[in-house]
Amino acid sequence: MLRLSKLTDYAVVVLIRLAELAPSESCAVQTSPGIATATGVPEPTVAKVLKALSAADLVLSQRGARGGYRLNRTLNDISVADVITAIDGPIALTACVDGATGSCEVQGLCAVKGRWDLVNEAIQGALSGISLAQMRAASVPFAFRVPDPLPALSTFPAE
Amino acid sequence: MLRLSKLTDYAVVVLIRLAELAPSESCAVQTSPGIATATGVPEPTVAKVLKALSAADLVLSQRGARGGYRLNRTLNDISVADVITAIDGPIALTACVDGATGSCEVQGLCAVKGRWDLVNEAIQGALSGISLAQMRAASVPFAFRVPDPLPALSTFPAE
DNA sequence: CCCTAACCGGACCCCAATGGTCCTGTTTGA
DNA sequence: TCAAACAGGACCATTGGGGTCCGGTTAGGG
Repeated sequence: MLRLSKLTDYAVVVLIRLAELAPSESCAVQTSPGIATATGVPEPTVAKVLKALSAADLVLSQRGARGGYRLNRTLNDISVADVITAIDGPIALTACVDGATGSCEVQGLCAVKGRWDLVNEAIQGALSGISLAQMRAASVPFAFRVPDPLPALSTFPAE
Repeated sequence: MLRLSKLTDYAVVVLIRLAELAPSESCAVQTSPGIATATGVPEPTVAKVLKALSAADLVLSQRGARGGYRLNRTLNDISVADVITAIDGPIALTACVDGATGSCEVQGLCAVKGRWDLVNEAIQGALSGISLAQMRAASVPFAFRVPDPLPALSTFPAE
């Protein structure tokens, strides 16, 4: 089904959430328990997602008491490809690419040798062209949109 | 990893193989055992793939003795999206789309409501734009192309 | 007329990867 | 000094895909 991991879905939710109320001041870090209660995603899962996002430098972490997470870039500068790469690893459709030491030994017969590269690039391109800001905008009509102005989001790394 | 099923990979191999030596006359059907030995893919798997492709009308089947499969369209008219849809079902990245009766119950909080649609469409577009003919062309230089005319395999009763 | 080759459409099992949880550090503000 | 929160693991359960097999049906050939 060409499905992508549910964790990635959560990551998008978390990132958007992170942008939703980080507007005021950049120091307004959010804790993973807080995000968990806000989004309904179980806390350990949120923590796991945030760790991965932090490792990919999509979010910044503040350790210790009063710690938390905050976005490292605006939603405009985060593409879907970035998120997928952060959570699921590099975008590669086939096992033929990496672990080629599998069944493709019979490369004289296996005719797909590297053919999926074309497809991989196409998908990479398609995914890189969509930002989280676009995803947020493309959501439910706007009848559901939180009434807050949310322009202040970009006023982020004010520091 | 956004990976697509290995079956789809096999399907591409099988389809290209089907095109390799069906050129002469359209009646030159190939049997799944024959394709299996030619491609190195286990026979039951080839059969399974061909069944799915047949159900999707990508190939035509001829039952009975001297039966087999042959392409229903040229490789130019078969997109990667067609193959993926035939094997893995409709292209939809998230479980949120179909089985929405899952964890997304809290749609007031779950902020991704239908946002992946944008991504799905982008991927659909990217995949629809690549034909199997392109994939075949994009293969290894041609220095690796099997030198044999590969007709020998088709030596099944030339009838 | 029967037999065999091949497709058809299931059911079936095994395994790996994912989703999800938890526990033990380590950091840091109050 | 303590508590809150991140870091980085290890750890299980489950799902779905990969792969196999079997009975049934069709149709050409002896």
